[in-house]
Amino acid sequence: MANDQHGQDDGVWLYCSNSAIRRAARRLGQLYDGAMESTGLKGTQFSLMTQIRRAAEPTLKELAEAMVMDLSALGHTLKPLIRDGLVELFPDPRDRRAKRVRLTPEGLARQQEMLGLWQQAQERFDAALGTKQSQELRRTLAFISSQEFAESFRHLEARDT
Amino acid sequence: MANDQHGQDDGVWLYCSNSAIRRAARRLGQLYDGAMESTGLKGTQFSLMTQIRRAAEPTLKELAEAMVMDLSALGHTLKPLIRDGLVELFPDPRDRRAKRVRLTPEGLARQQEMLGLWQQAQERFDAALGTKQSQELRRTLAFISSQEFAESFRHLEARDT
DNA sequence: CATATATAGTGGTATATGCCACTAAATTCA
DNA sequence: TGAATTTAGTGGCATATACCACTATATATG
Repeated sequence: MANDQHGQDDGVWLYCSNSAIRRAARRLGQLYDGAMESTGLKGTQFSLMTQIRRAAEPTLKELAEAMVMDLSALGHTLKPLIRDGLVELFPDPRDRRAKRVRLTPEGLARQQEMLGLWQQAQERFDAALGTKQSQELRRTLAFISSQEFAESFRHLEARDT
Repeated sequence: MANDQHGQDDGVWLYCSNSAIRRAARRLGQLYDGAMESTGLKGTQFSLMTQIRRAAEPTLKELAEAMVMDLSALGHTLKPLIRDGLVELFPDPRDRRAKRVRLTPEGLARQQEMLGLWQQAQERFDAALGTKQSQELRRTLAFISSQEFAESFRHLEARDT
């Protein structure tokens, strides 16, 4: 309210989807991390472990794609989990370039333990935002995360000058 | 399609708002960073500089709150910009604990230079997602970023066991 | 088959972000 | 006023994330 004197920049503030999604992601990270605090793991680590479990021994490449994450970023992110014995890598027998990922028994136990906390956090999220809006949001975010969206965005590049 | 055998975890994958927003934020970061690549600065840095400009010499605390960012994280994030002479800190004359932030002349020039690239990126985003959905998304993200949302979420804590 | 090219991962470097412990300064309160 | 408390920032450490250069392996091609 006190800072409207720069109209040209308010446009960015209000309309920049990239800024907006980052702000919201920071907020949500704080809230979810708080909810999972007692487990000593972060929301991001829970997501990663959950996807590893879900994806049945994916290669690093496959996992990175599913997470919409750079392959090397994934490698770095996995290191603490490997160090702590929650996740392990093993070579793909058919392709010696590839490595596959799985939860260790302890990793699986921790993931299951976190599931309850996650569910509580998710219920609180839905309650705070409203179930309908929450569903709508996830649909939109899933589309933005898709390869299809990235291609649309990139193909618009040539004609927007 | 090939990975539905873990029904209990598909729930997390599909419904976890925290995972979903991070995936989308990573994707969007890639796309916006690509659009601003020629300036040598990232989308996050553009957002930060824009908010600094908009907020008329805020204290670090005020800026951190506006960015929904931890104060110390803000301090770290500002360092490259200060090092490169785009942003400067100066003491608040009334409160010697506080420091205020502003763009340097060069910082202002860079921010203005990036504005055009940002606008192109934002137009591509709106075109790829649809104007209506895009507006709706920003409204929702703004609410999630709000203090009010954080309080709602936290107040639900006591009763969700 | 031998070489050219494409693919999967790793390690380095840089930014992004958060928590904690600590310092300095302001404010409160006995 | 002087001690206790609160507030603003800093620095250290840890995770999150990206890009680049490099290695090893696989595939394609002449």
